[in-house]
Amino acid sequence: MLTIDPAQLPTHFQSKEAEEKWCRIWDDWQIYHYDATRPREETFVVDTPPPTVSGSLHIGHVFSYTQTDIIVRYQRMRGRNIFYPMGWDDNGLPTERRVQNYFHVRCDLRTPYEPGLQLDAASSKDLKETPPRNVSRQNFIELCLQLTREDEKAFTALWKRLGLSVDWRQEYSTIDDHCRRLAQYSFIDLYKKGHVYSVEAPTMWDVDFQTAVAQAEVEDRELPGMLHNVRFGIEGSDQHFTIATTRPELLPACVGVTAHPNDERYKSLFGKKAITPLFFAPVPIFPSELADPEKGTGILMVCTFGDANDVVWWRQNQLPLRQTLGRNGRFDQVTYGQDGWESLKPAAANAAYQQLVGKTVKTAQKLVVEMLRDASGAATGNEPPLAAEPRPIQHAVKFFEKGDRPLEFISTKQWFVRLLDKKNSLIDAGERIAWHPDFMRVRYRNWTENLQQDWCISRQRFFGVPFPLWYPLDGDGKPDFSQHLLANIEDLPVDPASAAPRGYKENQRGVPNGFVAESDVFDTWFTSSLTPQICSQWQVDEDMHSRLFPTDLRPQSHEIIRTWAFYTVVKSLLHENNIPWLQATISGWILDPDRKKMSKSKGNVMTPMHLLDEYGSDGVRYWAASARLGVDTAFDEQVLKVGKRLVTKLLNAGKFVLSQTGTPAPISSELDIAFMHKLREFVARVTQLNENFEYATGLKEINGFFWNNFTDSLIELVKGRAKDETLDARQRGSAITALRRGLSVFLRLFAPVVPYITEEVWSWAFAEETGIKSIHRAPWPGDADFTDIPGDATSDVFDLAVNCWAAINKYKAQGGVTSGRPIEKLSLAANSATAEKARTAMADVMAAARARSYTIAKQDTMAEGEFEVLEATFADAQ
RNA sequence: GGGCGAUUAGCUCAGCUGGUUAGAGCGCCUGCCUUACAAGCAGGAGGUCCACGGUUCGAGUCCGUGAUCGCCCACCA
Repeated sequence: MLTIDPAQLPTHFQSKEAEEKWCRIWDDWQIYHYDATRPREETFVVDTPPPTVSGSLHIGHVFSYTQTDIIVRYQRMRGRNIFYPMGWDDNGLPTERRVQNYFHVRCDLRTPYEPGLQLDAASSKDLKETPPRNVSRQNFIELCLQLTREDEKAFTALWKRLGLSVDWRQEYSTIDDHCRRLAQYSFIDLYKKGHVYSVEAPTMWDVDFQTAVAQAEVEDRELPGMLHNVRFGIEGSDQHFTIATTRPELLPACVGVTAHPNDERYKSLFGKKAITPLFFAPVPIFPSELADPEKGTGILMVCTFGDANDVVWWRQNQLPLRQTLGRNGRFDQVTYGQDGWESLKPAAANAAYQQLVGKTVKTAQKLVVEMLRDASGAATGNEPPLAAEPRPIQHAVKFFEKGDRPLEFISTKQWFVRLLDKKNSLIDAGERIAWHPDFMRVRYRNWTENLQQDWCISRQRFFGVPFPLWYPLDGDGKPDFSQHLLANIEDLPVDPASAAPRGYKENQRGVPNGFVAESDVFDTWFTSSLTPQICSQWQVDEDMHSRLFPTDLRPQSHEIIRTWAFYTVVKSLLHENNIPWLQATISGWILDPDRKKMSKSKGNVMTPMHLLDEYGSDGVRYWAASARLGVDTAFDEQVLKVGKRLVTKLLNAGKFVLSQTGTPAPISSELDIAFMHKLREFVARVTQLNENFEYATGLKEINGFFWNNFTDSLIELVKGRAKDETLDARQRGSAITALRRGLSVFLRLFAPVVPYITEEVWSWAFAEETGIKSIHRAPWPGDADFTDIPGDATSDVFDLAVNCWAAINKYKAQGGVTSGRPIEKLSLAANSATAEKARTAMADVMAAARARSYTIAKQDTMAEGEFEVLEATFADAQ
């Protein structure tokens, strides 16, 4: 047996040094490596979320990734072969912007690729005084990799220090060749299966980023607006009616007017034509169930396009497209009087419209309102079309979640994945996944049930994964968008901007009867929804894929159930007719102490570094482990303190137990036996909690049991016996074994949460004794730790001993006597059954209480298990 | 307007299928340098479980209604 000399050990755990040391050793020992030779049943696969590589990690990342790591470490100790990869999401707008600024470049599809291009960070002088350098998309991607690699190093260092037990050989980034290849393969596969289509259609459009956005990227913002009542004329009459609108600037794009079919006020108008003010366009008045008589004036104008309802009306009534708003959010040149732009007074209409050309929505609105104040714009009669002063209202407006101006519906050519016909199978797939906590499945289901649009996967950005696609040009050099020249799978990843489709030469690019590249890139979710396929080497190594897919666990946060989780289910269903993971664990958010979500815009985010320095990784992990899955938790530094104290306690308990020099013997004392049975039962309960992902409850219980029953009770009660050289070797040896066995069990119970201190203490003796050099490869405690424990599993002698000792402590405390003061004579009382049961442990209790002699009066009126001190004669303190 | 979650001690949170007197940690109060640990030990105070109804022998727990907070969705004239 190995014993340690406590004098050789520091009084406090030097967490920073220990973290550095163990990180290095764990790497050397390769204890987190996945073993590809072991069978699927023994494997536990994690579909790790790839964090966005821009800026720095914050405390919320630490929180959720630690929770996953605790689950993983538990599974590893249960003997599972862990596949735990790490990815980096460096695909998308944040990276694009950073690369542009950092290197002072712009991605330009016409610029030829420069092999081996290396650029340095731009100086601030360059940024101000010189125009950005144009680089090809290939080069842009290389620069992106170059820049993000630096960040990834910093992220990796933090993850390692935090103790994430990731297999760092399984690393990927969403812009690397492998991911781009798979994303493009995914598109081709979906294309061949008929799940994607392209169409020219009104799409939600961000006028600043100048790209289409998907439903999932849209958020509502409550904004003040103005409600305008505007008089419209009626064709062939001098009557008018008044519509209400918040978007008068879209008046030139008005193509119809509608009201509810049962609305008596307007029934007579249906079938007639309305005349718009200012532009004098005759437009049909039709009934629609979608019109709400309670809102505004009950009758409204239909424009191309003010909102999603306009799109519906436009389609249903086959109205003309009057696209006044350009892709840049400014009014385009149009001419009234031409086909599709009918006007009773084209000259007046054009004069009015001319004022709007090139203006933004905001400016145009002011101008239109001014024009509406003038009676000359009236469609009929001679009152100003503006029927009343605009009224301020609050209303929700759709925004791109990263955008600054409201979304517009603009008709553009986009690619979609057809989803609306697959709602039922998508809902069904969600039901086959075990969600933790379970109510998160409802969020998935609600989103899927309420899906309104197919998935728009094309983005009009330069940087991202390009569509592996070209279009042929006709004899006039015009692209035929109905013909799709797909890349060959062997050629992936491909950049159609720099490579030619098979059967064509590069010099046919852009010339008649040649080809033109699709310039769009994929929505970033199109790539990240493939993480299970990316990690499992789908389409690269089918044997590996079959061993790793579906994954066992998908950890993520709840706000991206509708995006990442949903789209991942979509991909797995459409590609492999399977669910992507068996279980999903949804972590909550970290809220600031005022219970507000931490976010960059609020400026209340916390970075983890100083916390790691102050409380150690173990302390920070303890805090993260204290929160249950799915529960938003207010940040509380107190819990970090508790974690740090646990680390110290483990250090000291380890020191004490492992420095006892007595020779271990089989556990034979009744107190020790009873403790071991209690511990065995406890381990079974905690194991069950961990199986259900209830690690937080488990930790709380482990902590309580360790503190109350082990350090404050067992150690104190057997301490005297363990040190007493005059005792029978069996009794003393039993104490030594109980202490060491208990310590070993607790170290392993704590190991998933506090990997550093447990490894440290484990290394002092148990590593060599067991031949298991890292605790993180040691078996999770279980019946095997107790097979040699004899005796009665139902004995409560341990609890009785604790009660008795507590009664003595209480007596001392109430008498104002220090608990360490020796007692010469102690007179106790208990009922006879209790006294008899506790008999075998009384020597230990008296040693702990420092009582030299005792008597116990049988009082059968007392409750079972209780002790009372009748009298104590204190010895003179020495 | 619909859905999901939350509301328990000063603070952060547990309380599973209803069952003695509602728990933990932190904080607070009182003792104590006691031979692993003062980053500790012993003892203690502190709660109309959001409100009102209901079911039940019994409700923090189940059912209604309402309030407050958070998130998701819908509405956007």
